[in-house]
Amino acid sequence: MGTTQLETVPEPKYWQLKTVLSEALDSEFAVGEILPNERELAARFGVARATLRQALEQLELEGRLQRRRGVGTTVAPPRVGVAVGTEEHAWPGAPSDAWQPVDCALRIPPAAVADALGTDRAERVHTLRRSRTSHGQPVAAELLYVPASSVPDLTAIDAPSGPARARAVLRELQRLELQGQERAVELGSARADDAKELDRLPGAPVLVVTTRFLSAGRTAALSVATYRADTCRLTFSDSGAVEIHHGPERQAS
Amino acid sequence: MGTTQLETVPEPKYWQLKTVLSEALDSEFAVGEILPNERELAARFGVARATLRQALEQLELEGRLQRRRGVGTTVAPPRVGVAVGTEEHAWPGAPSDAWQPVDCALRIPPAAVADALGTDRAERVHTLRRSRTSHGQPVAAELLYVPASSVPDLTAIDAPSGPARARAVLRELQRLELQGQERAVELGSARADDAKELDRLPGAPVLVVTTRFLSAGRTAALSVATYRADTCRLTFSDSGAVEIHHGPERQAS
DNA sequence: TAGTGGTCTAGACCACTGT
DNA sequence: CAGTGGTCTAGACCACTAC
Repeated sequence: MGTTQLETVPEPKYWQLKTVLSEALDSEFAVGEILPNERELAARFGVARATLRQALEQLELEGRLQRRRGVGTTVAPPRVGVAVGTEEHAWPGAPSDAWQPVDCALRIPPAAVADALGTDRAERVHTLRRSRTSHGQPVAAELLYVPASSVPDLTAIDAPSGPARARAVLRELQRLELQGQERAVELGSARADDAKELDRLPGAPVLVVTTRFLSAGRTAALSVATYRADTCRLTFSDSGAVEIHHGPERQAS
Repeated sequence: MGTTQLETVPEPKYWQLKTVLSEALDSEFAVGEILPNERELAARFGVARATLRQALEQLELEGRLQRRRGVGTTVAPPRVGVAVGTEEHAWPGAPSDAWQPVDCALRIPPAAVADALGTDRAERVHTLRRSRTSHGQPVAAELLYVPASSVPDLTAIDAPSGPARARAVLRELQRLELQGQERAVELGSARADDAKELDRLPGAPVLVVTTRFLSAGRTAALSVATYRADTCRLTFSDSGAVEIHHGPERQAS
């Protein structure tokens, strides 16, 4: 108690700005509505544009705003609940899985992936690209790594690459018996290729869902799925009906 | 194919910087080691400090760096795997749960919480604060909302607030039979109180885990747990042994 | 008190979108 | 093409930590 310093240390301007804007979004704007441009907003609040942008960045991170270069800043709809339970991240290729094959090739995976698969770091593995959409919007991009040993009967008759090859690999994978899964979620930033598929800029915040599929005591496949962190809420329940949102929402007219 | 524009559009400087720094972290630095300060790094790479900071921010977001005001920038250890399966987010108060009660009071919850609980928005509910640590470091702060109807036999004998009260509420909660849980994960930014508990600045990126506990067809309790996104990887498997990391790691001497 | 990261400014130019 | 958000600069000062 010897310290006499003020308890009301001044909050950063961008933090106050964020609060003010957040309240304005709740009360004065409808979902989809376009905000004034950054230069005007900055002038209106009497701050530098960089400071305003710091506030907007936070609001975008929280899923309240959506910004697009050349277009403007719009009020984002509430986050979409995306189910990532055992149903939707099922044994890849199962009829119930939510993914659409895009491409497939034999590639040398990142060292960390090779280690998780238990393969040699110089060994090529089947690398599938798949995508997932929700309400017509892309929500996730996946890289699925399948070591050759998991699909021993894959014939050369099938196409060497492309979606057809992807389907062939998935079909073969189905012949293995799935023992269990290990899943992890962490924050990441979108690599250039994922960003493109998710319609975001490189470096955009994403939720990375890593799933290890176990069969016969081995890692039969490894999935690294990249979800848009701004628009997605990952749900782990059966119904996916956790209805949490952050304030009043209205539809743009 | 009509477009003749260069495929090698210049990447942003901060993106290249991030790549360079990332590789340097893998090969030339040990975990815990202190990097040169921002002004020197900026000068060394020939960029403005703001640009360098943009690269550092990304690396911190990815859990590669840790920055602390007044101290410096250090190389972060690999992310800690934190289990958030049904064991660790068990029926609150069960012997197996990973949380430490901190405080408890009767408060009017946020409107969204009241809606999820099915209580009136003006009705006060038991609001417990709990914290979770891993390897001696705080990893998560939780707010647990328990409507009075879930703990009808709570006696006035117990302390009206504080950790003792929290334990009393949890004890009563145990008398209900847990039917199931619904869990969701999304990205958020730390509120001031959470930030303090997590030893971060307000606005720091966090993974928000919302759990709805169901009993007798109702929401018996709602947990909003805030995990440090920079240091945590949330695991959903039994063993929690998904060993993914991003490069060679050495210990600082 | 010296040194660190955090905030803020007032500009400039670039890349992209729509018309 | 005009208008938007994205990047970048070269400063300044502030809040915090450790000595």
